[in-house]
Amino acid sequence: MQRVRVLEPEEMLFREGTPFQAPFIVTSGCLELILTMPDGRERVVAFRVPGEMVGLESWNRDVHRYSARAITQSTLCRLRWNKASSRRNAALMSSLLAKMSADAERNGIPWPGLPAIERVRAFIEDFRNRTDQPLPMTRAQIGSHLGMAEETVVRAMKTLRLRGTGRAMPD
Amino acid sequence: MQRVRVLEPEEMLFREGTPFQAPFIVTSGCLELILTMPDGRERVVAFRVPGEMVGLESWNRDVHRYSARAITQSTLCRLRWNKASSRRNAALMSSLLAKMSADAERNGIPWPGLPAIERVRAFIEDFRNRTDQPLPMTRAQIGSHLGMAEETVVRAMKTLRLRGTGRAMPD
DNA sequence: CGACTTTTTGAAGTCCGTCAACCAGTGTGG
DNA sequence: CCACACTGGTTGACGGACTTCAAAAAGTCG
Repeated sequence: MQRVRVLEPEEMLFREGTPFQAPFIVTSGCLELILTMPDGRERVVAFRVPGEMVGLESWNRDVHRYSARAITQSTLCRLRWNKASSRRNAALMSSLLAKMSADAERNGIPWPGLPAIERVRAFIEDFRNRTDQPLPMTRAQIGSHLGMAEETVVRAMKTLRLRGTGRAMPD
Repeated sequence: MQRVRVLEPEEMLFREGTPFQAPFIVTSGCLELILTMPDGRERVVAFRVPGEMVGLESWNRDVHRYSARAITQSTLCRLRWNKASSRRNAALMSSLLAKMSADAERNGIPWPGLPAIERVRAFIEDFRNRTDQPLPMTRAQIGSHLGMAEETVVRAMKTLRLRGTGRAMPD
């Protein structure tokens, strides 16, 4: 198993349900984490940009909870950590805990029940804080992630653009 | 600082922004975690029942991210863990990681975008799986947690009750 | 019994999802 | 080069789900 992976757009890193081995860290590009719902439809759980982990969500499971797919061409580095080795490395565990709770914190921001436009605004702001690449995902993917229709994302971004106080909007 | 705390209904365990010291474990009753939004309104982030942790969300922070308040009379046990001691205890960290990801997994279920009735059903089912006490929180609190109006919760529960295939509904 | 909170119901308006169409950009084959 | 297909973005129209507002009913506690 090579340490470094290069993925072309659309290419899968791993699929939901396959055995979990080790997490990856993104060094370039952007990936999406995808969950298949009971009814067969897919939801985008999260996006990952350089400096962030992929696969950590399944750390204490046998199999991956999500699928991971590249949106743009991406490079990743497979970490050597596994459950056995890390059980003796408290510093590592501490770092994992920090990463995971940061992730949980982020997902807590765009609350359901807030107006769509607020959720879109929060999403864009968050993404900008994490990376300076222009939004690489489609409106449909944003919609899937935020739990709203693609058209609603488009309309929200339009009014945000019109409201814009001079700062340029993404893409 | 006593190890065991008994809280009356409405009583606060700690407030958002106060220094984090150690997590608690609930041994009886039920608590709510509350986040104050930028606009001043409050949202119920989560409920905690016996066997679950309170405060763990702020593990790697200086101050509490949420407030915690008792809904019914509750007893809690303060854990002796702190960041310094645990950095040398990988087994503990591993367990914390597991707790935290289980929590993240639960919060991932009632996706925004699903119809209100489905979210209410999922919430009730989840709560039943965690404890056998009848729903101790008000409809308004459920609504705040799920991001919908109190009235919507009431109506959803009514239709669920009518649909009921014989099994009794909560409360 | 009142004062209070919580639950429930009704009515009206709004936000958003769905459907449908069109546009712009890109790639492909003749 | 152009017709064509295809993907992603955008816009409009419409209906339904949900929020909001208002008020009554039901439970709680002094």
